[in-house]
Amino acid sequence: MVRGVKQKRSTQEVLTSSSQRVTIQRTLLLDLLRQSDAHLDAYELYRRAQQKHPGISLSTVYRNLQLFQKLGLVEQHHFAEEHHYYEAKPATEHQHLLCLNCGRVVEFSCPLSRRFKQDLAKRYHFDITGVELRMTGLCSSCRSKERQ
Amino acid sequence: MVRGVKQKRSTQEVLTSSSQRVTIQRTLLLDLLRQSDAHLDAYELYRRAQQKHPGISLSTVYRNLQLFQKLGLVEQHHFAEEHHYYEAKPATEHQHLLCLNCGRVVEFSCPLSRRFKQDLAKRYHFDITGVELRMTGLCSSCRSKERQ
DNA sequence: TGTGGTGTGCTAATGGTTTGCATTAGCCTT
DNA sequence: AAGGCTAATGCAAACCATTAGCACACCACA
Repeated sequence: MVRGVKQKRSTQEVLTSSSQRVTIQRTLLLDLLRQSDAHLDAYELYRRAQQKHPGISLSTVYRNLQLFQKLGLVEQHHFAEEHHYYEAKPATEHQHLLCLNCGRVVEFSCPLSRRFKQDLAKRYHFDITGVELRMTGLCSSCRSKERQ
Repeated sequence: MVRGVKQKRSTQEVLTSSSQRVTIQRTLLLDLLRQSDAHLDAYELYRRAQQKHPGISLSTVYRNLQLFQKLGLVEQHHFAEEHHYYEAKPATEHQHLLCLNCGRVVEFSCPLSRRFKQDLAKRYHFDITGVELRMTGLCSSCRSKERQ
């Protein structure tokens, strides 16, 4: 399976079908987001994009992150205060467990969220499109450090 | 039940017991947060505080919101981008349902969160202290507006 | 009622994000 | 392939919520 090609095609498809122009910057940024298995903030994405396309501007990164969000291609998370982290929208819905000390993020699936959604949607007459479950605490290594 | 008096005493108790000085600003801010049934951002709290104590400064609001968080008296929420909302910590844990169009916030209880917590804590060796479940979508009135 | 040290108000700084504007480059038509 | 219409980009400046510095005020405790 040729991963890169498959992704690039899909990127173009999505952009084209949304009547968005396919620029090298957009393709690059979306590819970087998809290839990364970590959650990136705007600046880190900018740094990585610079390595392949030195002229790219931070504004372009921000503008396109916004666009990708609108198109439903990436999700924004609030792990740290005053900082947003972005992640290419994954096939399977998952949630985050965040260590408040070291910042480690664990992803876990939450199979009950669908039932929640249905119950809540009915009770409050909402059309629910997004679920964000964030749990915070201390990971085992930070906990043992604190004990010392 | 004399609500005001009961709250004021509790405010003083908490501040004193944490060896925090009881200033009129702190008392006022915490009372405003507790009396409000909505979620306030720093500026809205500042506006309300000014009506009772015109000299109060926005820095004081921010400083004390931080303090209240540390003491576990208020919780911070991320409803809108680039803006924090604060709420006096309620007795019963609850979660939020947010309309992306009009910003309406519905609170709901999530009785399953405890079981989640235990499962996850075990699986990932985390000590989980906070749970934030946020669902987003469109409320019924915004949905019917969109249809028109 | 004084005294020490924390809290406050004012102002300026910070820093992530957005905006304005001139230039560049996709996309569509010819 | 060439041209024209716009949207997208890069740069620099602006924004704006939040934080920090500092002099003065006032809370707690003797």
